[in-house]
Formats: sequence, C-alpha cells, structure tokens
Amino acid sequence: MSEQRDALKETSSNRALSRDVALAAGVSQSTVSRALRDDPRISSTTRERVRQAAEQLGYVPNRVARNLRERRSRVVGVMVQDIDNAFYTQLLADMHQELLVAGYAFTLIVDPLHLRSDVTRLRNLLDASFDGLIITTATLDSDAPEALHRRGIPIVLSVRSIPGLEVDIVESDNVAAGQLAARHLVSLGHRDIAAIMGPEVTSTTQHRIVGANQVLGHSLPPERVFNGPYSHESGHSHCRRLLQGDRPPTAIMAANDVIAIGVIDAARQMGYSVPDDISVIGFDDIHMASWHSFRLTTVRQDTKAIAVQSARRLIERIEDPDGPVTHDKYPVSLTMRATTAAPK
Amino acid sequence: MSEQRDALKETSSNRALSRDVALAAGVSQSTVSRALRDDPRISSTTRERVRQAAEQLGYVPNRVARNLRERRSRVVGVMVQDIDNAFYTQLLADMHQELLVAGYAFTLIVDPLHLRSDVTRLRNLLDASFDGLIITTATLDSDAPEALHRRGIPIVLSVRSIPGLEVDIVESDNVAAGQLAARHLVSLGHRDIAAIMGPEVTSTTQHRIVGANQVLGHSLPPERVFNGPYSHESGHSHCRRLLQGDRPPTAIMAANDVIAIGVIDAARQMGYSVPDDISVIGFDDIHMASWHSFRLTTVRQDTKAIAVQSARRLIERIEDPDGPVTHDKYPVSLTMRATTAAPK
DNA sequence: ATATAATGTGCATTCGTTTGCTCACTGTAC
DNA sequence: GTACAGTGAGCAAACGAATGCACATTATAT
Repeated sequence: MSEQRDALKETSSNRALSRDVALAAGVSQSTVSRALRDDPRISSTTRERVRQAAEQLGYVPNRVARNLRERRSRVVGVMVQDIDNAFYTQLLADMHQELLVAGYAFTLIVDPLHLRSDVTRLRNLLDASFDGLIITTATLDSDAPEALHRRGIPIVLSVRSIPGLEVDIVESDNVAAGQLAARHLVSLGHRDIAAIMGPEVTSTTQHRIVGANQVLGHSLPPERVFNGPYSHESGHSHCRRLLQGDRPPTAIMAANDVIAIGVIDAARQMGYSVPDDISVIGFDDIHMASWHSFRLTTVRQDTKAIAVQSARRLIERIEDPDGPVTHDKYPVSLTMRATTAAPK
Repeated sequence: MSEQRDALKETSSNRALSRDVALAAGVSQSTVSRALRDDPRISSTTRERVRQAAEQLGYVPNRVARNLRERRSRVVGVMVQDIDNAFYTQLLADMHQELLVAGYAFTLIVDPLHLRSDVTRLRNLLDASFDGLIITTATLDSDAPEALHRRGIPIVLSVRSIPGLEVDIVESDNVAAGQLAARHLVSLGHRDIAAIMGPEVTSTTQHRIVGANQVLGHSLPPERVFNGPYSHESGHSHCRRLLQGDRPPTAIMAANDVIAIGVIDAARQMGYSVPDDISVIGFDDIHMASWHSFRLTTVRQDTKAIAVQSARRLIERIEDPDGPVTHDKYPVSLTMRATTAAPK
C-alpha cells in the first residue's frame, strides 16, 4: 500500500518535461521545443525523432511555463450575470465555440453585482492572468470596465454598452427593438401597455424604453414600468401584481424572453388567457420561446452573431491593442408567434 | 494620436512587478513577496512600507509566474455536454460558487463527444494546466477518465459514473430513481409505459432502466425504450412518433426534465392532454419543472448537493492525492405535480 | 584548396514569482 | 569582551518552456 502511495506520488510529479524528451531523442531541450513547434530550422529527421520520443514519453508541454515565457495565457474571462439563464447560456455556447477554434479557453466569471467597484473583485480580475475580458454585465454606472481599460486589459462590452468609453462594443440596436415591439402592439390596437424591464441602469433597458416611447408618442407612465432582474420570477411576480390591480394593461412588454415566460405563467395561473385576455411580447428569441407551450412573440436579436463577434473582437483587440475601436450594432427583427393579439 | 499609441503600448506592458515595488520600498524583491504573503519573518514596519508601495504602484502579482513556481494553477476544468441545457446550467452555477469560495476558478469544457478517445482533445486536457477535472460527461465507454487518472490528474466523476475506475464519484442513486418513477406510474394503474432515455452508454440511463424493470417485474420491451440526447428536441420527436403509432403508451418516463418538457410540448401540440390522455414523468426537478406551464411530476435529484460535493471532493483530491477514494450516492425523491394521473 | 553561404543545433538567458539558505545585526548572558 | 540566540532581510536557485545568438557542420562557389 505504501509502495503504491509512493508510486502515485511519483506519477503525479513525473510528467515528462521537454528536457526528458531531449535526453531520449539525443538532442537539446531547445531543439525539442523547436521541433514540436514546427520551427523550419529543424530538419525533418530530427523533428521526427523528437516527435517519436515525445510520443513515447507522453510529453505534453507545460502550459503555465509557456504562458510565462510568452506573456500571455490564451485564456479569456467571460462575465455573465447568471449562468442559470437561458439567454446567457446560448450566448456562452456560441462564444465558447468561437473562442475554442481560435485557441482560447475561457473561464466564467459570474457577476451578479454589475461590476460596481468591488476592489477585491477587481484585483481578482487583474491578477487572474486573462488575456482579455468579454463583459456582458456592464451597467451605466459600472466603473470596473474603465479601470480595466485604463490598465490596458483588452475588454469588449457585449450585449450591453456604456457610453463614452473607448472600448469595443457589440450589441443589438435596442432602440429599434423597443420601436418594433411597441409598433407591433400599437398596430394591434393596444393603448395600455406595461413594461417589465431589467435593471434601470442597463443600456438595453433604457434604449428599448426610448424606442418604445418614440413609437407611442409619449413616455410610458412610471406606474407602467417595472424594473427587476432578468428572471422568470420577476416576470411572474410583476405580472401577478399587475393583474391583481384595478385596471390591468392589455399588453405586457418584457425585457427578455425569460421574463416574458414568467409573465405568461403568472397570467395562465390566474386564469387569464394569453393572448386573448392579455398580450405578451418578449426580447431575444431564445430557443425556449418557440416551444409549443409558449409560442412567444418576441423581438429577435441575433444572439449568435453577437456571441461570435464579441469573441472575434476581443481576439482582435488582444492581438492588436492599438487597432481602431469598433462598435457593432446588430439589427433586430420581430418574430410573430402566438402571444400577441388585438385587445378585447 | 501616435503619442497616445505609445502611451497605450507602454501601459499594457508596464504592469508593476514585484521588483518595482521592491525598488520603491527600498527592500529586496524577496522581501516584497514575503511581506505581501504575510510571512511572519517580516517586521510589521517593513510589511507596511511594502504594502504602501504596492498599493501606490497598483501592483498585482502575476499569477502565471506564481503558478509556475507553485506548480499549480488553481483552475479546474468542468466538462459538460452542453452549456445550453438547464440541468447542467444549474449544476454549474452551484459548482462555480463552491469552487469560487475555495479559491479556484473554472474553465468550461464542452464535450459533446462523451470523452471517447479523441487524442487531440485529451492532449488539450493534459496540457491545459488544470489542477483537476470534474467530469459530468462520462459514458461507460469513455476512455479519457482512465487515461487522465493514470496520468495522476485529479478527477471526479460527477452525475454519471464508470464502474471499476478508482476515482471519486458523486452521483444520485439512479436505481432508486428508476424504481420511484416506475412505482409511481404503476400505482396509478399504468401498464404500458415508454421510456425516452439518454444515450445507452450512460450509467444514469442504465441504472434507471434497471430500477424501473425491478418494479415492473419485467424488462421494458425494446420498442418502448428510446435513446437519444438530453434535449427538448429528443423528447419532442420521440413523443410525436409514439403518439402517431398504433397503440400509444399511457405514460412516458423521460430521462430528464428537459426531455419531459419536450414530450409535453409534443403531446399538447398533437391535441393530447397531459395528464388526462398521457402521463409524463421526468428526472432532475430543474427550476423549470415547477413553472406553471409545465407543473412537471418528476424524480428529484439533489443537484445542488451533487454540484457542491463534486467541487469539494475534487479539491480534497487535489490537496491530498493519496486520500481514500470516495463514492457519494445521494438519495432521490418524488416531486408530484400535475403531469401524471391514472390512465383513462 | 579556401572563402562563403546555407543549414541545423546548442548554450544560456528570459519570463516573474516563491523559497531554502545564508548572513548581518541587535541584544542578552557569561 | 566574547559567545550565542534571535531577529529581519537578501542572494540566488528553482519552476519549465521559448528564443536570440553563437557556433558547428555541410554544401557551393571561387
């Protein structure tokens, strides 16, 4: 048993190193490094010999050492508010894919606090040796993005933006999104519309409200606008309260599909029929929106394009820190399904 | 402009180093390191002076260098099949939390291929400098876990297991889960039950089928058992086909809630009522299962406990590679909601 | 045969920390 | 005044790979 212990101990520390390969192949350590990285200066015979030796010993280069030497980690951080949220989850899946093919790994940073100056947190971001950061949790009062930017850490603001910051931004045209939703509801004949939005300090929320107001010709009355997290629960409870009130609205605009589904659930639970008694429109068009139980009418944003482009922009920024700052704004479109209709 | 360029260039490379702090504080670089790590040998005056200098310069230790020296990265990999899946997403959220407080970051590894010997992939896992790996994608024919284990890389098998491998396992009692589901359906009077399961090579699928068969007193007929991915789509299409067949079953057991919801959607879409026309039971009890639109009866597994314990076991294993191998098996329970009833 | 270029390797340094060991200094006991 | 702890700090060697430069060796030109 103690023998096995020792064996194990040895095993865990006897990962073959480049110098072991060098010894086995009868060349120098630097030649091993070059051969394995396909340096043209190494003859093909030597290269082959080194390859074999490496294979034999199961040699895999130590990435930490390489990172130190190359002064980069090929790891990027992706900040999201909440992993357990279908929108972020779709976004992450596509970002992951894009980063992967570019040779980057990513580590998830969950940031429920919207990047408000939490010194410890900021320190962690700085010392975490990311090559860059995709931030999807920016709020208008986030201070971390600027601090990180000043430190020279490549960042891209994805999904949500902060005005006046000279960093790459990838987002949807949220003003147009607000317009689209409002125009759809108005054209169906709705006049009393409520909005269950995300946190007020969020660019998406503000832009969409602006867009909606433009179409309505007036500002949504404050008692018809609700702010809260992007959760099923938020949609559910706000809708419940609305329907219990004196004069419920005839339509509800939700900040995203997850909220919208919460709204639908609450309405149904209270015996209301969607869309006969009340119309509901969402944003995003996540997979779930098309499920038969919901068939949610929603303003589609090109989540995949945003995910992919965010990853690309970050990589570009990492590889060329001084390139021009970009701002991608993707068009949105209306996906009509079965949760909106003319009011009774 | 070109001035700013230069400034930027400098900025990105002039992160303060410990030697800069040393210079500023008038001490040696090693003293800086010790002072910042609260080494008792450093006097409090010196410590304070170093602290101030570090603060002043905005010094943050380079984690890559530290990792190289300490021979560890404080990063663990978590392998999941699919990010965009509510079950994994919940699991990840809790693992993340647990790892975070223990000082570990995690990087996500998406592994749709079930860890079948993909040499490139394995290489990537090996050289990625993870301190350990939580694997939720093991199948009975995965060979990577054994290879990784042999290499001395700490791993824990989470959710799914592989028999005969001397590694830590954290899972639910899936035989009991199968029994529970079958017993519930049988006690309601169901005799013709179909099962829409995950991939056949999965321990969870096999154990649950075993449990169900034990209760039924016979094996489910092959034409009533379907294997497929853990997706809404799989539940949807299999259910559709079942209901279009000659004699549809009176109840469907799904391998997880996501599939079950696909089943419900398909049934409703075809005009069947759940549970009046057909009963549906899921596994997991994800948040969504309780949404009013589904109210899914399901066998609950303690996802949170599994997530937390997997993280803990991995950390223990990292910190004590030679400790005894553990096998946690969590009990499951029946959550009765509104998708099961007696057959007509 | 000698100079010259082209080719392939190796030596030694570097990346930025942590840490074993040494050493200078102070204060106490003899 | 010498010896001896007990402090506090510095020197220098890791950690494991990448790479600039020097240096062999061979092929080519003269």
